[in-house]
Amino acid sequence: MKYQAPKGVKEYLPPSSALFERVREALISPARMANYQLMELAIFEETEVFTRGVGESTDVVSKEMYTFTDRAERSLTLRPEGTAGVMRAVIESGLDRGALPVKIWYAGPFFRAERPQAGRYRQFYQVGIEAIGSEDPLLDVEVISIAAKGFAALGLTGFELVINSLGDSESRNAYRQALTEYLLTLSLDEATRQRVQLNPLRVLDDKRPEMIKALASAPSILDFLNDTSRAEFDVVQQGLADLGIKYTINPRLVRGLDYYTKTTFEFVHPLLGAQSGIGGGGRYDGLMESLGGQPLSGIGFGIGVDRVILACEAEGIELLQERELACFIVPLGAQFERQALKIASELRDQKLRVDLAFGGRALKGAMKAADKSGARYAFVLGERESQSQEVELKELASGAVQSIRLSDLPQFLIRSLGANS
RNA sequence: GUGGGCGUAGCUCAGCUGGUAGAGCAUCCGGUUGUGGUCCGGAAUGUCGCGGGUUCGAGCCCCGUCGCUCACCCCA
Repeated sequence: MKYQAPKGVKEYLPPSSALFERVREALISPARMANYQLMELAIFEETEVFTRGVGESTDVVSKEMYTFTDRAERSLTLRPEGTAGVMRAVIESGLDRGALPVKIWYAGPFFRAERPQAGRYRQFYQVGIEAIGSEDPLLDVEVISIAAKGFAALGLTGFELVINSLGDSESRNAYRQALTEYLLTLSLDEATRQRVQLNPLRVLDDKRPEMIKALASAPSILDFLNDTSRAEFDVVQQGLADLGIKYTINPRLVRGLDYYTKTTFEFVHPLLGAQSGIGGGGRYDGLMESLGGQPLSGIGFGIGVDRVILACEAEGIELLQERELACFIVPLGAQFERQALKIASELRDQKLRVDLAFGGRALKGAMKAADKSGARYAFVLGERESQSQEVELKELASGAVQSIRLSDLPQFLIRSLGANS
């Protein structure tokens, strides 16, 4: 085999591509219902959109970006996440000068140059939403609920929601100081020591057992929230309770991107293995401003389509519904193929899913193909049918045959299949 | 970037202590008149990941390399 997809690129081919479509659609639908509108965005951006937006100190920016130079020596980067690009587009288009909040959804591929493993790919797919220009904590609740609805629509039951608040800048600064002081009392490896300098909150994200142990008695962000931040976090919690959304609070949930403030959240699925986060997000206060826009707050999430698919598989959810082919036409020899294709074309115009045997196959082989196609009905088209304009329509599952005029065929198929083609 | 496991037909895999490559499934053709699923017969498909070494002889052993995969790190 000479060529293969680049390392870490997950592709979806038939038949599982149908599953991909379904999952993505299920995740998008709740956002549409809540009046979020599509942005079909650039897949690469000026590198600065990410270095300034996502933050230089993050792993994503410091070592995971696909960055290249174009012919005019501009530095461009394949988008590693969605929020920064949405902000750039909102600012560029002036959408933030209209009605607020601006509610956006997007979906598509993202790229990070990481070592691939189960559930982690170099090209991966996300569905995301952003609500920009309102500080209302109930908007946080809406955003979280939309993610939860998507999972539920797929029949997922095993996912868990974890939330936290990083507080406003005042709360966060106070906490950062206390945390830094605490961390400096520990004996840390070099990498962690650097992280303390860059962004001490991210040390909390460390999943190594010895670090988790060492962090057990670290100060909690929740003790540093000022009155405003605390009140807002309470509203979020009450709002989730109102909607019947279960959650747990994890004061260590900080997430890896620098722009998060106040509410952060993550959906995890315990059946998934090492990469168990199926979606996550949070509020960001300074992001728009840092990209040259107005100081507007926003909140959003990104859901990993690939991981949701894995979660569905782990829960044994059967998403591959049979796409029933209405009819399969078997032309008797090459000379009837043209007619068969014409009939198929007309049936397809009636929104009927139809296929036929190509290549002048022998009757037996063509009937086998009909069988394999999973079509509900099949019929042979040869000299007799062509003359009489009447075919022997066979229901493949039962073997039952009935004569039907070609002119009556569309109506018959529509009636017997309903609208499920 | 670091570590573990694995690379044999399109797919899933077998291949005994090294003797010169197989099964099942899938594909295609056929089992005499224009109807599939079961059954029967037949056909096609491999540089055994690649390169080197040891040996009379390597799919099996050794070294290197590439790829896949899982995990660390981090995240969707």
